[in-house]
Amino acid sequence: MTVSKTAEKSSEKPADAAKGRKDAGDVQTEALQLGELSEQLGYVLKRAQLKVFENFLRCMASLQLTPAQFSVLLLVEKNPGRNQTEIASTLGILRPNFVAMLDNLESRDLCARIRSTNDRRSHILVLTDKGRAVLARAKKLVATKHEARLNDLLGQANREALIGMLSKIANEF
Amino acid sequence: MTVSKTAEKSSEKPADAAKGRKDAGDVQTEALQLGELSEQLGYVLKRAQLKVFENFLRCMASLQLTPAQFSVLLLVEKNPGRNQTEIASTLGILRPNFVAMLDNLESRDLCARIRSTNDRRSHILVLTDKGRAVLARAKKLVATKHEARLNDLLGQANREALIGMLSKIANEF
DNA sequence: CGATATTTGATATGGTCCATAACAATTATC
DNA sequence: GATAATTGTTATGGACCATATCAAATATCG
Repeated sequence: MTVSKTAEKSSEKPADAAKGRKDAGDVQTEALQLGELSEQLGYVLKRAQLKVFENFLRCMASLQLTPAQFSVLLLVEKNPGRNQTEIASTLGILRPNFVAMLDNLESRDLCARIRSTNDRRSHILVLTDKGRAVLARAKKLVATKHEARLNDLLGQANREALIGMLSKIANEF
Repeated sequence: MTVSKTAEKSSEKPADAAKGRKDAGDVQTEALQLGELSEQLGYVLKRAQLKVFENFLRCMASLQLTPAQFSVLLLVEKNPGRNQTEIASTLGILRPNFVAMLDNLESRDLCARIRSTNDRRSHILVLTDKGRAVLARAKKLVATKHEARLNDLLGQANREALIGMLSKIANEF
């Protein structure tokens, strides 16, 4: 699988490598054959994921939100009153790695940690007003730019089918 | 998005967090609501990708091949006579990062670098006999364990549709 | 009650992967 | 033949992931 992130920055999209070769008219200088690779689920899954994240970042450039940060804001909004451990583990983030992430969001005044009165060990997470506003704008950008793009490419029905299959894999594989 | 790799190692699968809470019979202690997150393409794509890679690694445990290594062997087999730059860029691997990867495969006698006689700067990549043998076994494992699992889950037709859509995203998004 | 174990957020640390700059050797270009 | 470009490589830094460990707070249980 393998696919890095800036392969296209190097001015040649993957699978159109082999540009600068001694073109003494020899036919051998052609694009490589992907072969069975293009049927490998993992390979195409990873490539698609990178493309989608890349597009997401472009759509969110004005708000400076990464996919991970967006998911945190979404989850905190949907689940008020939960603590760091609960939010992090639901997203598959390990608690130690969640600390810096929250530090970032909190420093930008998008969310806040509140000491719980019931259990003074835990920090309840909430969105700030600014956090709610930014999230609302983020959702609109995702809907109008990101998801719309996917609908153009696959069609509404296929898009839903795709998400359904991916969910099934994520949950049952 | 976000999803780390060993979230399940911590004995609670994502989306079933919130186990150890003060269960004084209060209903509030429930699994979190994913909400719109479960409809986010990037989120579900990333989760599915992690699961697939994880399963791939388990299937390949006996051969100690990562998805990336498998893709390199596949591509070298399909495209004999190509150099490092061509193989790496086709896979979206940056040349500097490909060096250590090849060092590994070469140290295990799975492939070899050969100085090109035409262009003494470049290293032609070839599979060794052992490399071909290992790759053949790897393909069988992938087919009988990895892909078979996916067919059981989605069905043959859906599996092909899924790969088609992911390819489209990877290439045209 | 009080000793012990557990949980929570946090720090420190190491690994892996990704990305950029720079270099020597070789080849292309003009 | 001087200059530019390419190839493989090294060095380096960043992002992300994972583990161990800690203090504070809480839970558990004798």
